Amino acid sequence: MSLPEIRNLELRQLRYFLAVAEEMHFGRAAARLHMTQPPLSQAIQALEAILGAELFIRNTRNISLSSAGLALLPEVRRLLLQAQALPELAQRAASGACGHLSLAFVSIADYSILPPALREFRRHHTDVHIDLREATSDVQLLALENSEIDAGFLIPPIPEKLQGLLNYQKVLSEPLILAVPESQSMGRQQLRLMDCADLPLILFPRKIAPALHDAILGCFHAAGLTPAIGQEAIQMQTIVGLVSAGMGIALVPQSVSNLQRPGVLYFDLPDASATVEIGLAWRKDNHSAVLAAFAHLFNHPFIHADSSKS
Amino acid sequence: MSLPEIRNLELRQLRYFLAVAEEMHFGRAAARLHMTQPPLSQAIQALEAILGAELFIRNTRNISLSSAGLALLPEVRRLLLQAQALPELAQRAASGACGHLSLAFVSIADYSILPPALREFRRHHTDVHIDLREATSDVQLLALENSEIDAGFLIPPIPEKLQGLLNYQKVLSEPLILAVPESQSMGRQQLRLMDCADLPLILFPRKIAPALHDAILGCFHAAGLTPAIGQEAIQMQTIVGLVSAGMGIALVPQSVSNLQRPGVLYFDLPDASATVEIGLAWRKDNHSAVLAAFAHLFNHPFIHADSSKS
DNA sequence: TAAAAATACTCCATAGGTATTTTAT
DNA sequence: ATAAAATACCTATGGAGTATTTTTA
Repeated sequence: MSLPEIRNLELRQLRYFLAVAEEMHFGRAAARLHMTQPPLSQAIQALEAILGAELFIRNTRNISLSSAGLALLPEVRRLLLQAQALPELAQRAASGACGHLSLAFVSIADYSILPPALREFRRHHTDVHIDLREATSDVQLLALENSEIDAGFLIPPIPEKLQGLLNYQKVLSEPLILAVPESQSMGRQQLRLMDCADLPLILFPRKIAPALHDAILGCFHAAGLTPAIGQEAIQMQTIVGLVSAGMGIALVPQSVSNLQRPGVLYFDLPDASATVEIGLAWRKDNHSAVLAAFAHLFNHPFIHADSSKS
Repeated sequence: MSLPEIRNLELRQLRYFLAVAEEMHFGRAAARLHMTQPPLSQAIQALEAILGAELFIRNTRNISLSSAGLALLPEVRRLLLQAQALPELAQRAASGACGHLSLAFVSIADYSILPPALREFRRHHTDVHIDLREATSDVQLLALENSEIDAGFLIPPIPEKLQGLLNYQKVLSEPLILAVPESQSMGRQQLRLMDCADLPLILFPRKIAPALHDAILGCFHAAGLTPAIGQEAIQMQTIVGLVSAGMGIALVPQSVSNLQRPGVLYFDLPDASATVEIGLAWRKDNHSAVLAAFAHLFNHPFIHADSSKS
């Protein structure tokens, strides 16, 4: 702890070395560095002591690079360039311009909010790697609890016990519309629930999406109807497919009507006001800038009816 | 030149960042760095100012990496490792343990000094890339003058006008021996010059190796003989080949007798004391550590008669 | 309220400046 | 004789220490 204390290498010394190596002259290098020659000489001497090798062959008239200096020059150049690149990298990462986002979504979102949201996000965050997976709301909540995903598009509600852990932002609320097999539509322009209450109702399983399940049944009860429960299915593709096959009717979010399928007709339900809500959920303790930027999209609506079309 | 002076990034700050990121605790990181916590906090703040981004999410209970910190961490690790490797690289380069050597040699050297010299050199300088080329002495001198090679094994003399530019170190002095076609040896155990002075003498061209040329003719003149000049040839292979073909006799360096060739017999010349010298020449202003290490070999002889065999 | 980071200040080590000497051409 | 680097010495910035305050879990 006394004298031959070996000091640490610093970038300042490497910058000085580079300047001298490029100018091949201590005086000119010092001028370029906005300093005087003596401290530059001392700094190079200190650097040589740290490295354990002479960097320059000096003879008061001119200097030249030693073998060590020659070998170090490209390394030092690389090092300084990399160091110089750090601020930009930091700023890009901080702004969410680069990084990683792990995102889950319910199948309904795939027909409405997901495509335009991703398109909009990619406009300003081209270097973000997005990891997408489809999952039901309950699976997403579990994944959020375990920090396996950054965020999820899901159907509320958020269970009481997770309210403290998660942020939730409503993204979209869609009316439910009626999907009927063409064979059952009887060529009508309008169709009300009671007109087809005798057909089986194709539903989401209650345990997967209780809110949606209850909302759908609520429509019928409000109209004084008790539908016959038919097939259950999880994915929109499957439900519409079953309707198309004449297996029954379904109440689906409006945006699903973008999925034109032969044999299926869609009807608005002017009397019923049931809607399905989709929102984005993420952990409060997830400070990812990419996530913040993504969630921020939904504070300021950016989606016009047109842009949600495929 | 007043206040918002933006300071430069330093490795010290990156070392601090790494320590805090690994300990996830300013106090423990400070202890690991053998310093106290407040200056560490300040240094990290300064680093964040330079980078233009927060590195840690602080809340007095615990800290976590921000997006920028997460993105920078691997970069900073790499940078510090590379910086740490510089001293060793410098020392290896300074000692000539790594680097590059461009070396020329006359064909005679290929039968004597070159193979054991390279073998010995490679024992301690495994990472040196050696660039070898065969060339006559005069071509080597030109190449040295133009700094096209680092060093050359050549036959002296060094021209007067290059004495100031080049260093020369004698490496080897070999007696000349007589090479005679088997058909002309008449089964003798000994053979003197006069016994075959009537056969044509195969010689190096004088302009290529004047010293060797003159030494060979000197042997004959000393014995009162005037040989008939036959074919001229530059390479040892060719000269011995011509002897083997019965085209004449030749005086060759002793080590060439390692090149056993059917139809050629070698005889010592006890009466003649002519020798050929080979030495290493290099520019005085070439400060390559690899070159210095190579030339240094020949200050302390390392070659035993045995090791020069093939 | 207690643990941890931030702030306020103080001090000294060292980066950088000025003056001069040394050295090789 | 001169150009250029090294050396000697001085100054002052800022890196690190001590004491204290702020913050939030």
